Amino acid sequence: MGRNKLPMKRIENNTSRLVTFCKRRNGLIKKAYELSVLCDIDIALIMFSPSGRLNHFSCKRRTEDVLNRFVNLSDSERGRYLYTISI
Amino acid sequence: MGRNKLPMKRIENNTSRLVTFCKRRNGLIKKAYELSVLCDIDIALIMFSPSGRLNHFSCKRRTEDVLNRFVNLSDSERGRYLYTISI
DNA sequence: TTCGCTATGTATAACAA
DNA sequence: TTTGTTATACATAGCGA
Repeated sequence: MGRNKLPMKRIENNTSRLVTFCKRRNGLIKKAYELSVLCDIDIALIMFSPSGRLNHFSCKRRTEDVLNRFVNLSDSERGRYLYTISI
Repeated sequence: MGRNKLPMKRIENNTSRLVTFCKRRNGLIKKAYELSVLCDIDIALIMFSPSGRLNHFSCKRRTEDVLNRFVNLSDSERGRYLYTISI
């Protein structure tokens, strides 16, 4: 998106990485909010910023409550992983 | 986005709501993945589908590990809430 | 629930501040 | 770290299957 296409890898320039984080985080939260409202669902989103600070977002319920809903599921119910990407 | 602009409220038609969930969930996961890679950060995303099924996603670490990182923060550190929208 | 198509609405990269 | 501007790249609504 934007003026150029960004290669999908870590942005090495510190300033650029922080600016991109700031903007994309806001975009991601907006999308999460829209999905929650349009589809009437619980969402929790947890992010640790490049500087290590926590950023979290939730809709309809508190983040902690959504997490509890997650934690209280059995392993089999929790098994529906979409992706787990480890680098 | 798309052919028409959607009003920001619950989609009442059941089929439409499920189709929209399916598509936007995939888009949200893609965005979360990109943010994690570009900015080199931990992310966890938890969603309960309209049918009540869990969908979760994480990058770099397992969802459970990101949640633990969240849970282990003190209240003050956790205080940086961006938004909490209760309906 | 998911996939393909495609007209349109959005998000965002680069730059400046 | 966040905001504004603007040219582009992307996401997605509606429809058919």
